[in-house]
Amino acid sequence: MHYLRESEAARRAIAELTNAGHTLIGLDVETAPLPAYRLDAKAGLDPYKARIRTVQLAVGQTVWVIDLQQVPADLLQPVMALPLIAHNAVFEWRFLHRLGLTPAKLHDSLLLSRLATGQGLSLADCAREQLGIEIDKTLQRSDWSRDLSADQIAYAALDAVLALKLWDAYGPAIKASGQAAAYRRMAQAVPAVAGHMLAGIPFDATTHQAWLARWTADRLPLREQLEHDLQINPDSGQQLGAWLAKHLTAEELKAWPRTASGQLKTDEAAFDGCTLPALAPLSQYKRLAKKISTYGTGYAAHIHPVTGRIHADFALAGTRGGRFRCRNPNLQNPPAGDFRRLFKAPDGYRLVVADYSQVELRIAAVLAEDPAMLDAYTMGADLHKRTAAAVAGIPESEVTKSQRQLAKACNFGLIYGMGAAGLAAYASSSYGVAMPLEAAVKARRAFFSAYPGIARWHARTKVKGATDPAVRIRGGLIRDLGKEAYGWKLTEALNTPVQAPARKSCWRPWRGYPPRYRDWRPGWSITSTMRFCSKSPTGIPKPPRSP
DNA sequence: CCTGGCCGCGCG
DNA sequence: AAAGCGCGCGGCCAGG
Repeated sequence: MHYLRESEAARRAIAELTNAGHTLIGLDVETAPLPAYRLDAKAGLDPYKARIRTVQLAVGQTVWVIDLQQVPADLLQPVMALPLIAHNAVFEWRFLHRLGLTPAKLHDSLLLSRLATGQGLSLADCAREQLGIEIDKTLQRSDWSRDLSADQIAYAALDAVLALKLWDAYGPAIKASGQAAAYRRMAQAVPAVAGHMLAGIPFDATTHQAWLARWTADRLPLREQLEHDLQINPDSGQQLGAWLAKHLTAEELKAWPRTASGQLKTDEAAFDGCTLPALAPLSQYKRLAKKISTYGTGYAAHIHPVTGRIHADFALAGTRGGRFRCRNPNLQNPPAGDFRRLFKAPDGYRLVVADYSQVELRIAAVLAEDPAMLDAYTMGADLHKRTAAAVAGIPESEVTKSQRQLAKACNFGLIYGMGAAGLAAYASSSYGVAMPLEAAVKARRAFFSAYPGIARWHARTKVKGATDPAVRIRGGLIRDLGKEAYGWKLTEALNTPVQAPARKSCWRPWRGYPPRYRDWRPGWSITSTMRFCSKSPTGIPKPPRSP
């Protein structure tokens, strides 16, 4: 282990490393908060509030710990062309990029663990499980701004060695399971994801603040009225349930929907059709409360003090099914409509939204090889209308609007194994179409005789699941449903290979801010629910027209 | 005081 | 036998 705090020594070590022709080099960085953010406990994780203190490079058991407090970052430029591996490479990429360093070949042991075990593991967990090494992370949060102790330097060095070792620990299993191509695609996406996080989303904080003030003002009288009339906290499902139990008729109470744990349900659908006068203002209150907490104060708390933008955390294959995940905040579910106008491109630029129409249904059609569905898509027909005609037993020309709505419920639900009762409930709650159970049973039968390929696909999936709980997603990713809390379930076995490879909206990056970002040209950057996938949409029919 | 489960609800 | 799936978040509430 070599601690390098002098430029000439660092230059020599880097020259030696560059010329040695190593096939892979372990990489890790330690960061120190900028002076203004000394008191911010999480500043060290934020590339706008902290910068790199040390860079660790590992080859075999040899590690160089380069102290960037003394050594100019530019000396590392040649290293950026070498093949590197880090644990959670998105982190390293962002901090390096802020210093003008952009790794060209960066592998990620977090992604390796994600593919090998089904979930992304911390470096400590990987080290324990794969290498039998117990590591102590207490120094991670120590003060990296001052002179470094021998312990700190040793700690820093170890992580780079571990990331490197994990390549050999996980690599063979990933190859053997046929996930090598999936890994490569994910690793290639690291710069796009990291750049996207660094860039953030421009957000109109001023307008947002004004809206929030109005929502809050609107909520106040509603809340006071409800507290007075109902004598309960309207935010409490428990208290609401108790109130309902007292005020419903015996008959209503018997039929009232309940939650998994037996509580009376208090969602919008449960209120539907009930005439208690308090329920209307209650619904209105709940809608406002959701807007204020999640999309009001919640979003406001994520506006970055340095950039004025929202920098969320994205994770490749962060979900169990392999979808892209976003949190703090989740930018994949801002309310549709006006709220989205708060995401605003700078003057002279535009935000571009691209969407693949009915992508999941198209993938299901391909996987199921359903002739009627494939035919509808090849011909550019309206699939929902076609389903509506089949379910109602009428010609397409006579399909009404509400029949088409119902058909959407059939297409989106029945594909994934929804039952008749589910269909009836789904039709009314999601599409506002009332449906008795017998009608749902008939609709379900009609659906499967119109799309026999879907029926065969369900049967096939059931048979396969009996002996093999692993679901293979086109493109390589494997999801083992046997590892899920409830084990293998048909509905998930049907959903995963369809949902996982479907990718959605992409937002084009813009120039100008933050400074380093203007040099970054990834092509598309992704905000919405992108899922990990093959070179898709191979073999998937094109949508009839762009929206 | 924090953690985790449950619920309801926003999106695809 | 019957079954839509996938998320994250905020509030409440119970347990420590």
